[in-house]
Amino acid sequence: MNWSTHASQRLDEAGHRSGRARRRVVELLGSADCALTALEIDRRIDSVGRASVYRTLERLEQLRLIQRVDIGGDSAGYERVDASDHHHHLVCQACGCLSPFTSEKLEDAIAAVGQSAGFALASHDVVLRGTCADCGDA
Amino acid sequence: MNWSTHASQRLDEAGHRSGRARRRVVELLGSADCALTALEIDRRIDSVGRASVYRTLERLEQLRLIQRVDIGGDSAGYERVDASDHHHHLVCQACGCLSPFTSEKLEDAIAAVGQSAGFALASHDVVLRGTCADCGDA
DNA sequence: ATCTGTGCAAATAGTTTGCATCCTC
DNA sequence: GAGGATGCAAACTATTTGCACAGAT
Repeated sequence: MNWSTHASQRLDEAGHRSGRARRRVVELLGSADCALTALEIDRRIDSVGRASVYRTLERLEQLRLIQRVDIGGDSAGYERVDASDHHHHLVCQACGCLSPFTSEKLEDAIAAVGQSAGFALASHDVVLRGTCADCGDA
Repeated sequence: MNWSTHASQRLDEAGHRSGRARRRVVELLGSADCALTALEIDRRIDSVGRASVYRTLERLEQLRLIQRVDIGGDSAGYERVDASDHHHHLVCQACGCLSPFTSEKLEDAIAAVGQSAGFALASHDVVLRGTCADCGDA
């Protein structure tokens, strides 16, 4: 089952109803390559109020169907969560592109930090900034 | 030499002048334990306009005397940079406290990711969220 | 029929800008 | 004395809230 269907189902289970705004936002996030900001989502969808976009994102985040990604700008990105697809982001400062990566070594290091600090870790964000391969060899 | 003096000196060298707002902001950042938001700084300083706080932070950041820390909320934190003190942050979701940590393993893992992705890394942020030792054993 | 979701518009919060004035150099 | 620094107020951007109404169950 794809993410959109899954998300819609979970929203139903949580007692939410399905209106136009919710359908369009879920559909868009389900087909997105990477994180989208609330405003990008709003721009790409006609006849849906901006407030509804934010409210839908809020519900999706509460159910952990999407997650916020802070890439350091003034607005936050949102992307769908696949339990089996934990990853972080590389941000190219030249072209603004976002690419996901995973690293077991990095996850291990993070777990070790939490343990030695006595923190019960719930989540973590890692954002690497630099120049991507395409922009680097100009 | 302490950070405040150093920062003030570098601002001078960069051709900036020293007014009340700049003095107070630099002084506060120099004595801060960890990151402060622009609004916290503004609140703690009387008779200094908010705009001047932002402008001072902007200049300090450009000279790499302070750095932005995105802890995931709606506003960003700023803290002084000591070249010899690279660290990241643990955020307690219960009490909101911020504690710094360092991990060589983590830095290594990050460097490895950048290399294998063909990214020339310029900077990176790591934020771990969870429950701190104090809040955990309630 | 009921009660949630939606859209609009207004309200907020954080940050930036315009401009007259102050003050450093 | 000149030009940058500052403070105030207004502008802006992202996000949230109030409210009437449409629409899902």
